[in-house]
Amino acid sequence: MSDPSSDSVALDGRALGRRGTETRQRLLDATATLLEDNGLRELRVADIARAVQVSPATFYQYFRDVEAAVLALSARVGEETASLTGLLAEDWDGPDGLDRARRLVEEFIANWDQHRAVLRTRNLAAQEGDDRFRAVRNDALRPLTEGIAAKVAARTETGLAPYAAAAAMVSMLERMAAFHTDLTAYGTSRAEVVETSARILHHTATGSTVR
Amino acid sequence: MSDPSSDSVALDGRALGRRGTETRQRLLDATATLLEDNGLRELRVADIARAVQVSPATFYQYFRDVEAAVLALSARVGEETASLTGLLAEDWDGPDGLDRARRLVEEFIANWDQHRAVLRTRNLAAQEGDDRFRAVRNDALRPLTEGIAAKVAARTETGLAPYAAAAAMVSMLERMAAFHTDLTAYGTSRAEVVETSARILHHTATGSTVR
DNA sequence: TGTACATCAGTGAACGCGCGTTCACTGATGTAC
DNA sequence: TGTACATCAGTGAACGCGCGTTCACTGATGTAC
Repeated sequence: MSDPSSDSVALDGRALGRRGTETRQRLLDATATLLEDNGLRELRVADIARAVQVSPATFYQYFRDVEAAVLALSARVGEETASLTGLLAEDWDGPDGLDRARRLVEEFIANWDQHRAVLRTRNLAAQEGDDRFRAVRNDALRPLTEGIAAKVAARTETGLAPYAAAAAMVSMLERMAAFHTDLTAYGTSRAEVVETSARILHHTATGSTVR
Repeated sequence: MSDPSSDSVALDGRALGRRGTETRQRLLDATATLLEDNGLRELRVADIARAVQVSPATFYQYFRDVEAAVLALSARVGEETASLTGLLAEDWDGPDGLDRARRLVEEFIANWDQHRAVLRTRNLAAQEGDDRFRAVRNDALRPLTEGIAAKVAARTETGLAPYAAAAAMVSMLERMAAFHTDLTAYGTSRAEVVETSARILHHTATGSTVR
């Protein structure tokens, strides 16, 4: 019943007070910043502690190791992603459908832009087979995937497996979000990326084509 | 003019003979294997040398550091990926179009399955902004992207930017390839993943829908 | 075929460094009465 | 309002470890004649 990743208990069992919660938070923030600059490979407990001007020993009161801190960050960011789902509850078949798809794409990419380093690290760890990171990623993307899958399922005779199609769309979004800056180097504007992704997503979800 | 990543010259300028070429190869193979097992974070020069039963000093005759070895691996694998392009030279509008798209998807995923660790590491490094890895990734995916873009460009009045659409499709493929094992855990078979991706790709590239 | 020389190939051993981790401890905070 | 006690919070200092990296060196291979 006790959640080891809970925010309210230190690793040695103490309850966290105001001060402790703040310190934990500062450690997480520093972890995120260092992750942006250097990547997981160069992320050291010693560096994080230094950045917060705290003894390395303090770090170990809150996290077992660096990965645990990154995992906590991932969970926090994941909640934001999951909250994008609102736009999927609406109807996409009507005249505003494409517009709603566009807003979803827009927000999804913005979310990535804000948490680039954490999200890419989460995905790498998940790909490497770490089950905790896999779970956090799945939790974040599940609402999106299921929302899209529901729309695909409402189409008829498509030859598409709803869940696979939804996963394909989420895959596309994730990767476009991760690499869209690369595309601008090849003469493709960000607006085009959004518009094109939105159209592919909208068509796959509804079957309709907007000229 | 001298290519620092050339396969035929050691870092100290010596030309590589038969024996040296073999040793270099064994170091690369060991790097790939260790990458599978542990990921880049735990990949040490010392481990690689140990695996090949060679002094750490030997490693430094061929590679400046671990990343250089992974980069060389990435370049090797990238050539394989680029060679998938044959299927794009053919016509996709005819009755065999969907089948050709399917084969492309199939081979792309198979390629990933074979070189999972290297490809994911390459992509991470590229995302982290390492230009050498970015170049290697772009070189590998460019033929694919351009082939698809050409097909999209042949469509009319789609609202799709050809290059962006092609990038979206390649994005989808890469991510599906990276995570398809996750999907089977949710009741989606590999065949469905291939079929669905192929259909989305085929439709985006040609505009036609196959029932 | 043999020998000498050039250069390719690989290593032993050492150095320093900085990190991970722990422990017994001190200081800060909060609250019961 | 004040005091005593519980527990929250943070640290200094130390340890060992294993890695990265280098250098001067020995041994292996190949080839010119």
